[in-house]
Amino acid sequence: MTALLYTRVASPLGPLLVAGDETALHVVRFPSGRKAFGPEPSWRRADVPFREAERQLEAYFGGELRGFELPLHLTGTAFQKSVWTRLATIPFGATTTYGELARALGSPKASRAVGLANGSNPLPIILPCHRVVGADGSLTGFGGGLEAKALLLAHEARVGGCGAQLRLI
Amino acid sequence: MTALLYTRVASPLGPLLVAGDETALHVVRFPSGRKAFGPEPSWRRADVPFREAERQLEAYFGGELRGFELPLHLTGTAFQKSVWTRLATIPFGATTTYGELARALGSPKASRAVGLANGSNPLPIILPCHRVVGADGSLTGFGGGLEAKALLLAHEARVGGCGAQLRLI
DNA sequence: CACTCGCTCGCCGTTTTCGGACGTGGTCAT
DNA sequence: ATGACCACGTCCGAAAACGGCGAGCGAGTG
Repeated sequence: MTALLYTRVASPLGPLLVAGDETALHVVRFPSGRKAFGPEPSWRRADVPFREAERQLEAYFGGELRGFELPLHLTGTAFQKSVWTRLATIPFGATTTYGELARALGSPKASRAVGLANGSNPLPIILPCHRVVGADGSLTGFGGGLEAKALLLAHEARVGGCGAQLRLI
Repeated sequence: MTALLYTRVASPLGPLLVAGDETALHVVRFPSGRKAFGPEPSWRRADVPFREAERQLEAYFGGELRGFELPLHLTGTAFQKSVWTRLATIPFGATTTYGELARALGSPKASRAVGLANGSNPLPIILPCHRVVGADGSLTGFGGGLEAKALLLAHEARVGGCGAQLRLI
């Protein structure tokens, strides 16, 4: 495994860590949250490969972009990948629940496992794990901290989805 | 081989048996442990030749001495001698592992043999075989009993090494 | 009565931990 | 020579613990 490249991107949530190689994005990390924020020791700084990712992230936070289009690289188990790719289908401004996601994946009772997979989402924001909430509408958890999740949801609610604003409860 | 001389030296671990000839130390034995403690039948009691050894042992247990300087006589195979002499390079208060020792000797997979050689160390305490522990930090064994090994390590930890306190795990 | 709140419990993939089975190199006893 | 010891270390598989859940139940309230 060749060493990854990384850069930092300013955001309302603080400076994000964005990493990947020349062909695809691998990782996005938050300054807040329980997981380590810093880059892995083997990573090297390089800003150029991430120009497009940075542009889209800034557009997203600016309220002009509602869906990312970037080459992504996912490493994980089959189940994790199925959850992560499914995340991309949740529309901007909408939310769904862990149980709903589990049902959509064909394992109706795997809601808890979905939460676990969600927690190890390597590409938050871009793969919108923040749009998944508890069946009762509670936020329940987020790798970058609950307030970050609330901010993202508030931002999307403010900017407004393209109509289908299905808000549970 | 002319008959050896021996004496006894008081210590926190009980009276040690110290043996050798007029020129060098050959053996140190514990009151505890599985091996016979007493002197060999052919040995003769003699305190005078061991004055210096006794002084250094008492200084060691008093916390004033961190490295022995005594003429030693080693009898064993080439591999055993290489292990035993290598023991002397482990700093006071530090520990290493059997595998590490094996690697240092150029036989990376001989960790088990190192343990065997360690077990037949004729000069415990002076050649600090007690500073060798398992890769996972477990004490694993000691000729004079595990509690003796623990006491020695605790003593050195308390007195404190000269900084480089490399504690594994 | 509803209705809510709090608790318990089953669920499922992942992660961690634990224990046992080797491979291994030198020594000793046959 | 040959083979059985070991003061080890590594790997692999099973088992248990751990969550970013959700449904069901019972006890309190207006």
